[in-house]
Order: sequence, then C-alpha cells, then structure tokens
Amino acid sequence: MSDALGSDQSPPALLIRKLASTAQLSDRDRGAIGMLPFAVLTFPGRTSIVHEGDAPKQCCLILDGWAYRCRTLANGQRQIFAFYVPGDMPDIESLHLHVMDQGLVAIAQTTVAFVAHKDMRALIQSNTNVAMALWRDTLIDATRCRERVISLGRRQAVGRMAHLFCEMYVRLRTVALADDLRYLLPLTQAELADALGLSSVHANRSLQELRKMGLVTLHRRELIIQDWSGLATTAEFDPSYLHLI
Amino acid sequence: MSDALGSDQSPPALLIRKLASTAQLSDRDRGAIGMLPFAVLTFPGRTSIVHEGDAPKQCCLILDGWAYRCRTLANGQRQIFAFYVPGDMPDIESLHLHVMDQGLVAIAQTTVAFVAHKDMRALIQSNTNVAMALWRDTLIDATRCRERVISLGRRQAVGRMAHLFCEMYVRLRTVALADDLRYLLPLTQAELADALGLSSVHANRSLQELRKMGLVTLHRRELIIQDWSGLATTAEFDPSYLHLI
DNA sequence: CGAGGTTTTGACTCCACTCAATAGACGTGG
DNA sequence: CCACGTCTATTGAGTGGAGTCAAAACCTCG
Repeated sequence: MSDALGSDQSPPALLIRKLASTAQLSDRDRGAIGMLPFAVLTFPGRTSIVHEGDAPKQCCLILDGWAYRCRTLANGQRQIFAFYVPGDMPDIESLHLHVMDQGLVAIAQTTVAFVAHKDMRALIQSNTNVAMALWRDTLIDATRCRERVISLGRRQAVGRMAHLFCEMYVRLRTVALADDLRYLLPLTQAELADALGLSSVHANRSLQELRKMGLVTLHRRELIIQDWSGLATTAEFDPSYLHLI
Repeated sequence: MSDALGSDQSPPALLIRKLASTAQLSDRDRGAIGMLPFAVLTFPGRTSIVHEGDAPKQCCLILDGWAYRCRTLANGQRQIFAFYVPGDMPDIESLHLHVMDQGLVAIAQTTVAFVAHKDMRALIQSNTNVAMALWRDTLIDATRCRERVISLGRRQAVGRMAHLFCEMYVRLRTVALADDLRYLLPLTQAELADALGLSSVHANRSLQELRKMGLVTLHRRELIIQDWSGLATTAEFDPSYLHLI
C-alpha cells in the first residue's frame, strides 16, 4: 500500500485531514486532535483487529491497508458490512455502544493507530466541534450502509459490484490512494461475494460480465476502470451520499 | 394507534423516555429537553413528511403512528430502509448532513413533533450528555441498518420477514405499543416487500409460509406471534443489536 | 352496490446457488 | 529452479428461490 493523504503520515495529521474532508475544523480543533496519544500496530492480512463480542477500550484509525467489518451466521455464511481504508475510524461507535456485534478484520497487511476511549472522551468533552465532526462521520458511515441496503435489496449482481467499485474509487481518491481510474483492491472474489450478498461463483461471473461489457478489469488486485461513465450508469451511482465537501 | 410510552404524552416527555431507554440522563438533561419548543403536526397515511432531496431546517419526533424512510430508483423500484415508531427521531442526521438522500413517509395517520435545528443545536452545545445520547441513538439506528444488510444479503425471504417481525415486536414493546405477542403492523404487503427486498408476490408467499409454519398470523393489520421462539429461530434473531438497556 | 385498493393464486421465466471439477497463481522448501 | 501444496479463479451442469405477468378473490368504504 502506498502513502495516503499526502505528506505528514502521523495519525493525528491523517485524522485531521480526514475530518476536514467532510467538515470544518478550526485551528483549536486541529490542535486538540494533534495532542491525541496514538499507539500504532500492524496486523498481518486476514487477522482480526477487533473480535465479534469484544468490548474495546479504544478506537482505531486505519493508517495503511484495508479492513472490513463482518459477521458470521450460524450456517457459516458471512456478511461483510463495510470496508474501511486509511483515514477511516471504523469503531468510533464503541465509544457509545459497548459490545461490538461484529468483528473488524484486516484484509492485507494493515497498520492501525489506537486511541484510548478516555482520551477520545476527553477530546469530545472539551471540543464540541470535533465531537460534531466525528458524529457526522458516523452518520456518513450509516449513509453508506443504507446504500448497501439498496444494493442488496434492489440491484442485481452486476449492478451491486459496479456500485462497490464506484464507491471505493471515489473514497480512495479522497485519500490519494486512487487516481487515473485505477486502484488496489486487495479482496479475493470470495470476500467480494460476502460483501455483495452473492456466492463466490456468481461474484466471479458478475465480474466477468463487467469485463465483457468493457467497464473494468481486475488483475492481480489492481482494479482498472475502463469506462467510468458506463460503470456509474450500470451502478446507478450517485456519489452525493458520501457527503464529500 | 394507542398511547405510547405511558402517561405523559408531551413531546419532550416522550423524547426523554426514549433516550432514557438506551442511555443515562441526569435531571439537568431532562430539564433541558423539557424546554425544547416543539410544533406538532399530523400527516394522513401515505404522505411525505420529508421529501427526498429536501434540506430540512428541523428534526422530527414521531408521536403516534409509523413512518418509513425510503428511496425510489430510476426503474421505479423502491427500497424502504427503516421503520420509525413513536419515540423515534428519524432525521436527527439532518442536523449534520444537509441534504436528505431519502424521503420520510407516514404510513398510517401519523403525528409528528418538529424541533427547529437551531434549538436542537443550542441544546446539544450546552448539554454534552444529551448530545451523546442522541449520537448514541443514531448509532443504534445504524446498527439496525446493518442488521438489514445481513437480512438482505444472507437470509432468504422467510427468514427476512421473520426477522422484521421480531425486531418490530421488541421495539414496539419498549414504547408500550406491543405486548402479549401482538401488535398493529400498519403495512401493506407491498410495503413489506419493499422493505425486505422482495416482490410483493413473493412477500405474500413468504407470509403464507410463516402462517403455515404456525409462527404468526397477520389479519387486518394485526400481527399475532403464535410461536415466539420458533419465529426467533427461523429469523436467527438476537435482540442485542437494539442496545436496549 | 360499485370502485379501488389489497391479497391470493397460477404459470412461466430467470437470476443466482450448489456441487464439483479444472486451471491458474503463489510461496516454500528441497 | 523445479516440485509441491495451497489458495484463488474459472467453468459446467443442474437446481431452486424469487421475479413477472395476469387474473381472480377479497375487503373496505363511500
């Protein structure tokens, strides 16, 4: 994985840039975030960052790599709810909801910065504006979740996949991890299937369909969008739900 | 529709009870909420409370009736994301995200109390604890959305429907609108279908299947759960995601 | 009683699933 | 550098869940 969000790679700097991409931050806000103590840890691919059922005492910020949130059902089927990329804080909600009802898993090798809940709480107590920005961020996460509901409920396989490809492109571009209509997509087809509510066989066939339509290629984890407007059309993709400034 | 949440039916009292059902509120918090100016309005069934694309200047609190959030796709298909019942504030997010990317529709006749954004903002600025409770509430809403993702992605029709019936029972019970394993479900089968990502024909057949299994009956808008544990089992329902205290 | 919405049924189609086998990629160690 | 095991991707054949279309039965209410 390459650098995200430009030059300063310190966790606070990344978080500041991320929040500033969807909300206004004052200098005082930036200063307060800059004081947050982070602990950086690296997880190998396919390992659990937070387990289903855990009650974490810290929040995490993805610095490098990808992670996903998922749950496994009784029959062994898995559903992936969301993907998280550098700049995202997948589990701010653990500040308010004490038991995680889903796990957080690193996809490729993933570097994560942890902040203790007590430090986050101190920050948001003393700094309403930052609290609002974080709240807003969780609301955007919910918006993406709703978009997934539409996909699963009302789009068929090819459209769902196209939609995911569009969303990840736009999101990765805001953290400088995609440009020129291409990005690293560190997922297996089985993981894609688990996110899209498909079997892996059908995920494979849908991907082939997108290739055949001349919209994308995916080879060795590199996704290349050959026809953005075609892809966006088959996905019925409208990026406004991402609420980027 | 009958009374929700006990005796005092004023909007602030309802909101206080609702927030207190998932978070701790001090007397100061309760006092501050009590001062909120609400404007009460009643909507006939099947009318829009907030339109897709609106930028509301107020939040709403359901006092009586049901509402749902939905979006219509280009081909005319509809997806319902969530149902809201008395005590719920479906669009607190409009405080942070200024354009609604989905509409809010009254199902049966529904009474709603509106609070201006500026009053809500004043409340949460001066009262961190209330802000946290509201934030928490939006996170629980997101949790329900994720549960819907699992349903749509990994459960089949009968299980999805069973899951919705379980969820609504538990939620309505916390506002005293369900007990004795029965409640008013003011939805047509077409609306049920739009929530579950099904065609209305298949929604009908799934409902018949639940009847045939002896789990529920639904007649004249009254849902009767005949076998709770059977229903919860076919739904794989685990209420912890609702984060009720 | 009639009109309009809602629920139910039937027949047919098709999208997506399962099972199973093959092919390709990748990494490790001999 | 090749052999091997292990993932991952691909293909085929058969099945089944859910969709579509259309008509009939049923409320409900003016």
